[in-house]
Amino acid sequence: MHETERHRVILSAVEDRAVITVIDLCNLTGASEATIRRDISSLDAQQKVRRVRGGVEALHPPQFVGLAGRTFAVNEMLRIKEKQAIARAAVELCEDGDPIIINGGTTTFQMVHPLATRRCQVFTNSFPIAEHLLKHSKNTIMLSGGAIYREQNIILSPFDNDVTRNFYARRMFMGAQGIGALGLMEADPLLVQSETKLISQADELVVLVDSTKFDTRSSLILCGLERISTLITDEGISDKAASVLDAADVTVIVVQAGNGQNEEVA
Amino acid sequence: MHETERHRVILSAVEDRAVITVIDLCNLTGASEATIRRDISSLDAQQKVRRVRGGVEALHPPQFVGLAGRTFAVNEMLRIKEKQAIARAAVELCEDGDPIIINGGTTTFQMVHPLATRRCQVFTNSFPIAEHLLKHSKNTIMLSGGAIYREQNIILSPFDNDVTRNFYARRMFMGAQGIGALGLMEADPLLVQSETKLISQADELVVLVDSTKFDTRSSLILCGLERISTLITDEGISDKAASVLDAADVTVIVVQAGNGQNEEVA
DNA sequence: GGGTGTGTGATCGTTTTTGATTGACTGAAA
DNA sequence: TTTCAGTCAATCAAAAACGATCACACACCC
Repeated sequence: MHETERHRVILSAVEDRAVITVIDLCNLTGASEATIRRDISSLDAQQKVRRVRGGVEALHPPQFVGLAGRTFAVNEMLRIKEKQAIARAAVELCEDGDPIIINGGTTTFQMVHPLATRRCQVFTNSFPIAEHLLKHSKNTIMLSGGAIYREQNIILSPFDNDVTRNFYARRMFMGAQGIGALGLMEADPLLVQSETKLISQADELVVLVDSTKFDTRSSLILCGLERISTLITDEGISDKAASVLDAADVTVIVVQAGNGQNEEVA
Repeated sequence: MHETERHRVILSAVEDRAVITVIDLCNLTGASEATIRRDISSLDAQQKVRRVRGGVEALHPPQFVGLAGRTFAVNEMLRIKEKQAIARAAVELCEDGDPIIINGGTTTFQMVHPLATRRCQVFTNSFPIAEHLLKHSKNTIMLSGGAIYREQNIILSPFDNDVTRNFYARRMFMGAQGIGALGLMEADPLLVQSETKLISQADELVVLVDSTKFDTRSSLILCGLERISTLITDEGISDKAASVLDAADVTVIVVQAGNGQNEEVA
């Protein structure tokens, strides 16, 4: 990744969260600490960000992110390293021009940073994802219509015949509350409704879950494992979970939270 | 591939993606690195792109659009006082709980500030309006689905059977490029398409136009004056324009830019 | 045909950027 | 206080990108 490209990603990331560490930026860009530090020095000299110990800080931190972002923001900080690494691997599956669906969620939200330098056709039901991509990228953005649910941070229409049905993508990316032999699980009926609408609109279903999700059970089954084409997770995945996924013919990509190297399993 | 052809490809590529590397351009055009570098030098000298190490950068990278929808044309920020007074009068027509439609535009955008303390059901096709209300108010927000058009700052679906058709409001608020005896006029076909979809979804049509719009002619007629229920404008309105509106049975509200007092005419 | 000019690709030396290493510094805990 | 982990700046070698140069190919004109 080149200097200009890195600078864009850094600005994108620091806009999203008021502060971000050097290490996080290394994971995000795949560059070394030294390079990131040099980038930070440069951006700081340009008055684009403020340098702080450990990383960078936004020059103008977002004033107040209403109650809309609160639950999102708290969720976002958990296992952020893993989520970023997983999201980065997800974006690496995409090529410029690809039509993709990104379902709302904290893991999928991390895709916006590596997407900053891409030019895909992104369909999403997430207002924050659309907002960020609109401001920090040149991707084509399509939004599902409907009411904005502040708590879940998604847009959902009660009607079936909306624009959602007319967008067909190569891949759909989504997170989940939990995953097990029974399939993908969610806790919120609203999310299930939203995801069910989208899930049939793509060739491949790519699921982004950190390894803790394999231990999580939830009440609502969204779809079976056989619907999943690819699953991206971190090293914490157990052999047992891996074998279950393998039996269901799911391609599993295991990312290492520390560096950018991934390991693919049949 | 010839020089001019390559230049076109390079400009197209760099417009799509904010940055692109020399190597990428080599693959794209089939030319050698040396040739691409020469092309870049030439385009940079022509101020068509900015040269950066490793490749090229678009001259105008995706702006960091602030909350106020900074991509609105600069000249639209003129007459801001009048627009604010007009928008304030428009919001005064609304009561908590009212379902309303706010069409995208620089005048209607000014409604977001007085709406901050309201709790209406707002349907809009404007991303900046939705963004601001989501963050700074407790209104219920519904969004039309479709692609986000960056230049016009609206969301528009090419399909007719989207969520738009299922929302029916008491009032629809909209601006216009110009207004005359023939009716409301717009310059952008995309806006016409978007507004036409919404215009039939409300009981009353409320038009927000500062008085300069009465002198403006434009190419596309959106609807006749008889469709307008209420028009809000500033003191600059001429007697002639007022009589035309009166003849079409339009309720005219004249606001004073300086203070909050309005004057209503039959 | 030969001469001319432009555009192109390859090569080579130079400059810039990058990643790893080292040692110094900071802040917190033992 | 010492210890320790994290952060940072400086340094250096490798890699990448660059600019200059030269040779070849092609079109054009005489």
